[in-house]
Amino acid sequence: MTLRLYDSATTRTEPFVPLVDGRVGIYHCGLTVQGPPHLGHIRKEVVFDVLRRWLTQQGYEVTLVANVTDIEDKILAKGAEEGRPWWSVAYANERALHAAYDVLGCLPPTYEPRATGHVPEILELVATLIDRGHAYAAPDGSGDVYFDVRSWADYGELSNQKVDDMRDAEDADPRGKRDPRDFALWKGHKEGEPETASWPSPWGRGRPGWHIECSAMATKYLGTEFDIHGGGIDLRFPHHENELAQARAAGMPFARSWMHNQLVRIGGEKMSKSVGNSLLVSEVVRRFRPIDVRYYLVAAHYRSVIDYTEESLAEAATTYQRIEGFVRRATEATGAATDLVELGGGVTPGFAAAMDDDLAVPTALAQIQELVREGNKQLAAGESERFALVSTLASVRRMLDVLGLDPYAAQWAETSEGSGAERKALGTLIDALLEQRTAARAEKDFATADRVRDQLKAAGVEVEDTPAGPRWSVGGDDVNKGRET
RNA sequence: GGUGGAGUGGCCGAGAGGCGAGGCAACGGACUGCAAAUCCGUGUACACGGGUUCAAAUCCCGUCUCCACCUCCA
Repeated sequence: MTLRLYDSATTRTEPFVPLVDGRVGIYHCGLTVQGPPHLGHIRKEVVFDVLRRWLTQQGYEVTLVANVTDIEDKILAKGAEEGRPWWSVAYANERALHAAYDVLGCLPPTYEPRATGHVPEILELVATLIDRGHAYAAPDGSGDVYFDVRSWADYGELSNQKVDDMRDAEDADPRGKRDPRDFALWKGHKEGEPETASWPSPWGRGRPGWHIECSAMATKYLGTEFDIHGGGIDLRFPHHENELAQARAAGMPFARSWMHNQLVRIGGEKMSKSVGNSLLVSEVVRRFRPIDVRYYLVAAHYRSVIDYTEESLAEAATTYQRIEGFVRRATEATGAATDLVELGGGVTPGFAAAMDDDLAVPTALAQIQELVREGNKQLAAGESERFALVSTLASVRRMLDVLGLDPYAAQWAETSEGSGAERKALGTLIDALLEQRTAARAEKDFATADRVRDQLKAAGVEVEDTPAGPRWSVGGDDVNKGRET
């Protein structure tokens, strides 16, 4: 069984063959830190987190590089608008991005280079492009340097477009350009822009263009040729097209395959800062448990649009809680280890086949669901099936872990359970109430028993009676779902 | 104008020539003091119109609708 991935450059699903056996280099566009991340941004992180986890699970050594573009027009504009330094805007949003990674259980990238930290590499690349005749300094004295689109015959290879078919950019400033499609590699410093947003260069003080930093940083950390380049589908053109053109025109083979995730839509439109319909990660996780949000983002195939509604997120949460409920009950019933390494277990062949088929997570989840049903039967069967149950549990958890959805994984503990001391105090109180209820039930005083259960429910504590006695849980669902915005 | 993608049951969401993925909701049943959780059962869906085929959601032709991108969006 070998992994096959859809390559958006060839628009075909192709077998994945790493450049170096056993290793994978992945670069994906992190964020242009002009604002805090919304659900759409973080979907991309989750998608590549799942890819990375699956490759790791399959024994690859993965190097994941995600950039932070921390210098760019909108960041400067925002700094000016808010009357604070542009770099504080960029940094605040970078921290918000990291918080979003953490809260949704994304493993940190292997490295996260910033554009402003790579000006020398960028300048070197610009110089190479000029030397090779694919870039030119604008003759208007602006200090801008442009990529010469007409000089690179393969321009358009990634997005399958011909330069002559492209609509002329109406918003582009044509000053000094040989062709309206030429794009800036280096932007001369302009009057009124902060001095801190400029660096010396052979063409005068200035700052990097938007696409060049990715070409420079990807090849610096992953080599001139690497396995996978990813990002949101909206970056395919022009950003990735331009990255590719710059790198190849400079003599580097660059990415061997391209993966683009689909976008999150809301009300039929792309979620976007510019459209003004963004739902920030920080807002969503106040109303839904982070692990439920992650499930929602993971559950759709990465190349399918997610049309966000509160209802569909709530439904995803219910679905996940069914799986989670099995994991918790099975663990309690068997006394199995919560530590995944200790527990052992492996993914099922069906799950592996689904993941290998261009990360067919929906199919993979169906495998988990079927195993959960099997496990629930084993749970109901009692002692005779304990051995099988542990095996089922281990397998389910291993598969959930590939998706970053193992409920016992360390990162979820704090967000869903509160502090240890609080939890202990709560547990003691609940247990005391449940003892009263159990006593009442023994005397067939069901009115009292039900009153206790109703009180607990009103406090957000769900009580279930099992053959082994009452079981309670603080449903993140009930605590968080449906709370007013 | 160019490029890429989508339309599936009440809802979410896979699949890509032939046995109805999976989940949510609903209904019936089992279990329960009642619940909850769980299990069992219940569905003849693939935008529209043609065509190919023994067989089409899946292939072909046409049509409609929607989305993304076309130079600083994940």
